[in-house]
Amino acid sequence: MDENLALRDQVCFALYSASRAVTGVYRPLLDELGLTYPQFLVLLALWERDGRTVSEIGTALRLDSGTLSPLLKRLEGAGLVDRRRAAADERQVTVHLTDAGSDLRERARTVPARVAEAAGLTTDQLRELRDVLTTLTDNLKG
Amino acid sequence: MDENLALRDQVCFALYSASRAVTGVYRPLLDELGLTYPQFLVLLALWERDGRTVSEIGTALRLDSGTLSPLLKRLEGAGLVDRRRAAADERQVTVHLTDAGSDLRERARTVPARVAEAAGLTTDQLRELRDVLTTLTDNLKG
DNA sequence: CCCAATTAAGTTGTGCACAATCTAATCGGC
DNA sequence: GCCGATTAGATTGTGCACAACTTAATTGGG
Repeated sequence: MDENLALRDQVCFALYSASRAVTGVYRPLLDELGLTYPQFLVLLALWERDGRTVSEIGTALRLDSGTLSPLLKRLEGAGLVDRRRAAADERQVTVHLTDAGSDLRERARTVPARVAEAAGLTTDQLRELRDVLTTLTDNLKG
Repeated sequence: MDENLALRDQVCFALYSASRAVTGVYRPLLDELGLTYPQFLVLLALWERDGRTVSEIGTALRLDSGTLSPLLKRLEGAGLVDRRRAAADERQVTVHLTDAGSDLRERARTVPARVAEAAGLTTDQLRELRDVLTTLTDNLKG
């Protein structure tokens, strides 16, 4: 069959569609925390290591300052982080969790498990999926 | 380990990141055709079956009218489709490829193969990935 | 037959993504 | 120690996504 453009055969569409579906499952759960999905990812990065610069967060999440600057401003407006010019290098801005931002971690702890349950895949399938996706991303952006 | 919030362990992040990486590989290729990635998906749907209504396209792509209406208006502005109120039911709008829109299919034919090559996965791995993602999406969205 | 409920598409408002550009701080070569 | 090049972050502009709402056409129960 010379047809290589069938929509349902495209890996790109499966990926795009699955990504939006997963975000859609997160949305009502994160809504309870007053977060969007990308904001949640930024907090995951900060809960792992606080006080990162904007570009360190960008490297971890593969997002640029055009996306992060306004997002961080909204997190600051929500009282979850604050931003300070680094003393050593005034070009850099370090992002620090506030007490409210740190405390949110407890409330967020159950979120991934609730999403994993809705996914209907086994833990093994999820790990394998994650590894293939990570390989794919590394091949493309590496 | 009681930590279940590490960024690199999250399937959601792997998915989100891979989806953006794939879109990023498509971008320069689609740029040559004057298309964005979602516009390309709409054209894939129309190349498969022309004259669909807005909501049929929305079902195929899992997108709502809030996304599709302005997107279709831009495709119409680019001269690739036209939109007509259905005679049988004036609420519906059917979307039809113009000659330019049909012709673009030839130029787009090689795009998926070029992306697949950049992905660095075997055809089998890609098919398996696609199937897991489709299962995941179906589980989440029903 | 009529009208309340439903349906299709469009509009509005918010928040990403990302390219392109801008400003300010720092670095490196001389 | 100066100045061109680089780097960090912010800004601007375009185009998705999606919730909430609006408008207009259709349907179905009484």
